Amino acid sequence: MLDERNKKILCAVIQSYINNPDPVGSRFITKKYAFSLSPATIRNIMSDLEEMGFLSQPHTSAGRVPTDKGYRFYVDSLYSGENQSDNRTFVYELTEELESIKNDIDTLLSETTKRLSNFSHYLSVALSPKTGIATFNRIKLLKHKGNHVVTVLFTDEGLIKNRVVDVDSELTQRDLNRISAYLNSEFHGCTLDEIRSRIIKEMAKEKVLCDRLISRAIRICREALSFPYGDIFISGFSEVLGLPDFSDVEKIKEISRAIEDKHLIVKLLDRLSEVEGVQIIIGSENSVAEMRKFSVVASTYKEGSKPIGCVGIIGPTRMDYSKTITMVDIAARFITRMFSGR
Amino acid sequence: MLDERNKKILCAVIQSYINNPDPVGSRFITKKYAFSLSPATIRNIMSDLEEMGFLSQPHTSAGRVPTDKGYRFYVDSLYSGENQSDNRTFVYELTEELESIKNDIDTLLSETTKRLSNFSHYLSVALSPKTGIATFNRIKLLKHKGNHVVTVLFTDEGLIKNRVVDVDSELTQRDLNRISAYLNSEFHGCTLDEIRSRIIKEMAKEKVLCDRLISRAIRICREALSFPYGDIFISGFSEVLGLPDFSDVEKIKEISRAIEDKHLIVKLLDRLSEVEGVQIIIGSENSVAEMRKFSVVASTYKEGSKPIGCVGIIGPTRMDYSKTITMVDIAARFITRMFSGR
DNA sequence: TTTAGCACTCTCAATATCAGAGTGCTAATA
DNA sequence: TATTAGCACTCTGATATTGAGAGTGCTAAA
Repeated sequence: MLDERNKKILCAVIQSYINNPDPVGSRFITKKYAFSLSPATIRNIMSDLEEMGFLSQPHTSAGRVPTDKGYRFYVDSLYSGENQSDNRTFVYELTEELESIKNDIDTLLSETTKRLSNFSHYLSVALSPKTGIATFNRIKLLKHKGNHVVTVLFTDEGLIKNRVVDVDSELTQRDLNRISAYLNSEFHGCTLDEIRSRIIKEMAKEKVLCDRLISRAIRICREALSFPYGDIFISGFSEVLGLPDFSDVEKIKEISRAIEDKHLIVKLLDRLSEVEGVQIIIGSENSVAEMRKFSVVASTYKEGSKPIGCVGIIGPTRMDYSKTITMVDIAARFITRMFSGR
Repeated sequence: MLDERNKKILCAVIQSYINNPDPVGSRFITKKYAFSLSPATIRNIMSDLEEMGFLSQPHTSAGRVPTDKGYRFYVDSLYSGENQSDNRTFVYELTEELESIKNDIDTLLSETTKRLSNFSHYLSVALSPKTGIATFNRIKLLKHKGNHVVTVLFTDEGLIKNRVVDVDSELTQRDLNRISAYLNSEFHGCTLDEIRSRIIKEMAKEKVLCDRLISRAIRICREALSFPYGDIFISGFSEVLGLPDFSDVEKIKEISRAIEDKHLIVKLLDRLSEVEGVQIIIGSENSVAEMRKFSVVASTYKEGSKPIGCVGIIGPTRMDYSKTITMVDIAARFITRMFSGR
């Protein structure tokens, strides 16, 4: 449907627009991209491309600007084309930066998003492993001041969460050990979701109400599991403020609104978490209405072969897709590696 | 130096400007605040106040706007004047919101900042207890997958930090118990700063290098202590975007720049942490250059009688000081209470 | 099929105009 | 002496006008 020449010109327009957010004129294309064609010919072609929905004009007699459909074509052609040399300097630099990150999952993800936004100059997000499907490994209860107990929850995936839980009366460490032993034997190998629903059932039972140990154990466990379903890490707001795409207040409010409700991002990334590999959502393709003016590049990270979370970049539709895709891919692979490494 | 009438008019101008960010004219004052004086008289007085540096004109023939000195006078007079009835509805509401917060310090502070920014519509910040002066209570080492150890550090103040630490070879829980027993006896009652410096000294010693247990213990402990000096919690960026004071991009970038470098805020709050009670820094009074266009209201929270951290609000100099001061005070007292309560 | 030429369109920046709001000053007033 | 009415003056901000510049679409020639 699009001959080779038209494709090249479309990509040239888009690339030029990505480099510099001014509507692209026919003369500029002939100069910059040395097709041996006159501006008039380019004009005809661009007019065709507009008719096909790949380009649009902000107004008659301005240059052309890519539509979401145009970006989609461009991104798809990135994959088919000779995947540009990824031995660009930033690949090494980013990899090196990431390698220096150690520590628990939360730190890992928050540091990774920081590096990603630093390198990309876009907003970077990461969703922590879905806690629902994480597998309970064991729980450790430690006595703390007075009636307070510190719970340390381990999952097979390496998720470590601690909470401070109030109990009705002062318990000895011995009591706590008995409680944790009970919980560990009871719930070993279950997913947290399973445990949550089992707790609800258990609490209704006669037996539980009578046995103080069990009822205490159940209550403590419920508290220990009462953390948000998936933490989200966001970084790089100040980066996007520097972009020409966010030079007016309305745009800034828009993106701020898009990330304000973290719930929305969680929902979006959650959906993306189900498919493996890098995914790209361009502008109006997004199912979340608030994000239809932006593009999302995201990829899942895995534990073994199971995708468990998601890392990505949010930026203007006019983003450097090629670079962004590479970065997100590197970050996702890195996180995956860290998971299997420990 | 300022007679009663002038004071009243100055406060009226400032209050009006706080309600509505338009330069205040003489006619408006007579109408709104029913002084039995004509606009002309008010004009004379306002002219005097300008000469004294309390007000300024954006340009000839605009109304007047308070200067930082004006705000300072206003704030000081808030204290001396009959402290307005704090049984305003938001006091109850905020208190109630806060009371619902449970859990460890980090959650406590992050939730408190969220509530504060929600209620104030300004940016809210909190500095976690200075880890340097926190007192080591005990450390717990838990075996994790492979060569990984989870460290759980308790301080007397209730700070709980966990880290994942790599060790050179696989250790049994028994080994770990011995190591933690060593550390607990060695460092009990020391501040973390003391421990850090002692570790550096120890590592150079002959004895340590030879004894595997000790050298391992020291290394693990060093890792366990390698968290940032003071975490900072910031909330409410989207709130300030809604304020008329941030209706142009430059202003937004300014405040974003002010909080971008968290280091600066830490430094500022750190300095504030030394004095007890609510402190107010208005615009140019700030020692941090980047924050001279904003005002800061902050208060310390204490453990026992010792200030250990800080919570505050950052907003435009044109902020509702009275309300803000009350809110910060409530939040600081709440956090203090939570500390002594456990 | 491509291209040169040209009339046309639209934006953006610069400039002019004007109502509105507020001031400062002067002279009258209580 | 302190206050006030009146008035000329100043500055902003919204609106309209203009013209250069960039880019287009169309037509006719190559």
